[in-house]
Amino acid sequence: MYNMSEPAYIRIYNDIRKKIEVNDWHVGQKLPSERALAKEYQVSRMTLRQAIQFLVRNGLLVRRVGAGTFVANKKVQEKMEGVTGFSEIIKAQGKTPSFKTVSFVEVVPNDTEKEVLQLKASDKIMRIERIRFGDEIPICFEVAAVPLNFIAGAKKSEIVNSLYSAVQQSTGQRIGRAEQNVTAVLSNEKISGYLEIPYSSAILKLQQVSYLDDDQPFELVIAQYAGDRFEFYLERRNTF
Amino acid sequence: MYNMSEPAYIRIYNDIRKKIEVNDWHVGQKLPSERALAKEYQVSRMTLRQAIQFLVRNGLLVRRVGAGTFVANKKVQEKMEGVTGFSEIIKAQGKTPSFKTVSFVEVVPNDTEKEVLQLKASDKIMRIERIRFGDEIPICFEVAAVPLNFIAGAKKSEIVNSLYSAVQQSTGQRIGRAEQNVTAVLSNEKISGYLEIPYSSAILKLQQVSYLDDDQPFELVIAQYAGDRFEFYLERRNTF
DNA sequence: AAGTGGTCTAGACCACGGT
DNA sequence: CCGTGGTCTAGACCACTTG
Repeated sequence: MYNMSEPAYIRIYNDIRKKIEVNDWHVGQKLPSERALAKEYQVSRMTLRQAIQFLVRNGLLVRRVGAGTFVANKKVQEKMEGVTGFSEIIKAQGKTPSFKTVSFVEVVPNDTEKEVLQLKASDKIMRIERIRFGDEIPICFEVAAVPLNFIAGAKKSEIVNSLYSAVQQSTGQRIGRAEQNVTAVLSNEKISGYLEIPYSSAILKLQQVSYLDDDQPFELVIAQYAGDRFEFYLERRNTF
Repeated sequence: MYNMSEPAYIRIYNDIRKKIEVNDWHVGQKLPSERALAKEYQVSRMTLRQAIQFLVRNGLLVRRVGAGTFVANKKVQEKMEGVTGFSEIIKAQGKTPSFKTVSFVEVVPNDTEKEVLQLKASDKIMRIERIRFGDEIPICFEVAAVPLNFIAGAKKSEIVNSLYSAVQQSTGQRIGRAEQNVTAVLSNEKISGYLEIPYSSAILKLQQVSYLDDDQPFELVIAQYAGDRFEFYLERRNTF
């Protein structure tokens, strides 16, 4: 019999993840065998394997047939996020990420925001503009738009520091997926000013729409990166 | 007992994939239940589910608890490739993709190529330069480098039309993964000429390194896209 | 109420890796 | 050789959706 509220494999996934995070199991270390872990967690081997599968897919573990399961390099873990987040990339370069909030206002959405976030005429959004830095050097200017109903009851500090947590708390839903478009443009005066670069510099422009589990869009972010200070890293893997 | 040469779930995966591709099962159609399919394919339900899992993860199918499994929109399928390929994006815009090979020569690798492809001083590569078009409009200039040993015995036409097939045939290995870096730069004279755009236009620059299953890098591609004629589309999904 | 996908069990045989 | 992960079975109960 299994726990109704939370599947066993998620419980085990989180437990192992934590063990790796706190360096209880260090990089390269061999884990106990699947049969041993199954016994330890009091589940069948198939269930245990399901937890391991997710950890492998997320790059936390690597398996070698006949040899065993091992804790992966943390590098691999960071690669696996699809598009790595800003903080992770900056940290991976040995720099310190930070940001400055330029504005934080409740406004009526513009046309793009209205369309992408599927809003009615009467809906309002919170629009947040910020500059992101790596070691104090401006790297990116970004504008985020979030309909107010997704962040009802959240404090400004919560929204600014961890929008996703705030939305999850406010809606009781998990974040499902995000769509991203990337293109290149030239900087205008406003962006050049914020990023301290010449006019008509190369800008990497990223538009991201995030969705909850039930496919409601809850956030639109348009971010503009100084082309000579930033690059995205992605990894594609085979299906099998 | 299962087939040693190819796991049952891969066989089923490919079979269902084909059924969808040839519109045997059309978009939105409900599939037979897992129990019925398991019976049909003469496997246990757990094995059948493994095939379905992969199809769902790749965006070919969607599952709804209590309701059934359905053929997903093809849009979703294309989205899921991580970074969608050039041809797919162009086709999705209702345009016709084409390309022109600018050069196809056997040369000594430059420093970047030597490092990324892990080559010795004596190794040679095939370097292929091409321009890609959408409806006859130049969109991208790309330079691909492939060490000769990965395409031994392949004809030029095979290499140009389907490098991956040629490499798989020549090495007997599958393509494992690809790393990609994306950034923004300004166009130089050469690129501006090829893409028929002004000097110092915004360029989306993509560097991709592809690896075989055993982690040998076999291809380096540097592609430069006209920023106002192209954008990348990606999708991130939750782990669970 | 019936059917669906989600989870789980307690076994089993296989091919592969290291000793 | 023995232990490992990879695959597979034939059941089971659960929560959810739909008629």
